[in-house]
Amino acid sequence: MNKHTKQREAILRFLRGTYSHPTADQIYDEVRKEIPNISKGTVYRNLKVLQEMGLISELNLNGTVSRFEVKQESHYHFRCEKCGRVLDIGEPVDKELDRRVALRTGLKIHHHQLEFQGLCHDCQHE
Amino acid sequence: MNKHTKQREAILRFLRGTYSHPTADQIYDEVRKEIPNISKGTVYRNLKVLQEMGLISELNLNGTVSRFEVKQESHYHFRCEKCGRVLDIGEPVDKELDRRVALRTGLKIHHHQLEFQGLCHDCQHE
DNA sequence: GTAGTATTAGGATTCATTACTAATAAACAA
DNA sequence: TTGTTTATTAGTAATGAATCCTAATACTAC
Repeated sequence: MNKHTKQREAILRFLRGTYSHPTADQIYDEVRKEIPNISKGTVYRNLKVLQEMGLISELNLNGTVSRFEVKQESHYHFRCEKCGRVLDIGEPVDKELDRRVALRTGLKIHHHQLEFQGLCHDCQHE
Repeated sequence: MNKHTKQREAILRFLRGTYSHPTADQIYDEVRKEIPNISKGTVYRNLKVLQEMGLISELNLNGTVSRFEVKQESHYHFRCEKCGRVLDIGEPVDKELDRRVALRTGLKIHHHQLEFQGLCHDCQHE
């Protein structure tokens, strides 16, 4: 059974209050303001536990370290090639695409992930 | 200027002869059959150089180590959740999607990557 | 051939992530 | 409240992919 600890709670609370898709390190830095002696291992372990609980999900975008967000409906992401910022994209997920490719290839397709790349609003104007 | 070395040539030749999307380690193991004392650093460096030359491209699929393939037109990939196998998918890349999302969001979209996940032919039947 | 320079092998280093362990703190029952 | 059980923690060691470093080597052009 899972126990309720202030470390786990602080990590989840931080994720629920941000849209920034932080890395484990960024979460560590943030939560340390509240619990100064929390260890990085604790952050990693709790990120794993929270995933298993279905409360958050891990994001592995092209060649970058893992990022985390609160669990949402399936959606696409955008990553700025200049500043690295990650944004959620509202475009609806194309489930039909999975069916079409499955039919054409004979593969069993469970889902797909899509990542847009380009320049965010800030990085376009400079 | 780039020099022509048997190490670089062997790496490129192997990639040109496979559809397996190998990792750096797999490339290392393979090329070592031909050049037993090649070092892993040499493999990594040449993979980088070959990318800069535009001959190969790096593949970073969800939370796995880098894989490599000969440069092709933009296309989608499939990764088997059971055996890890990676396949190219013939489905045409939807450039219109980039335009639509750019228009809707104001982001500058250069391209997108898409990865299907599921079970390959072999892993469906067991 | 000689000179100039990119490349190599091999080992050291980095960095994200995981594993390990003794100490601690939830949870729960007596 | 106290004791017991067990998940969790802090801190540190270990792993593994990828990069960096350096003296020795091998391309390439002249």
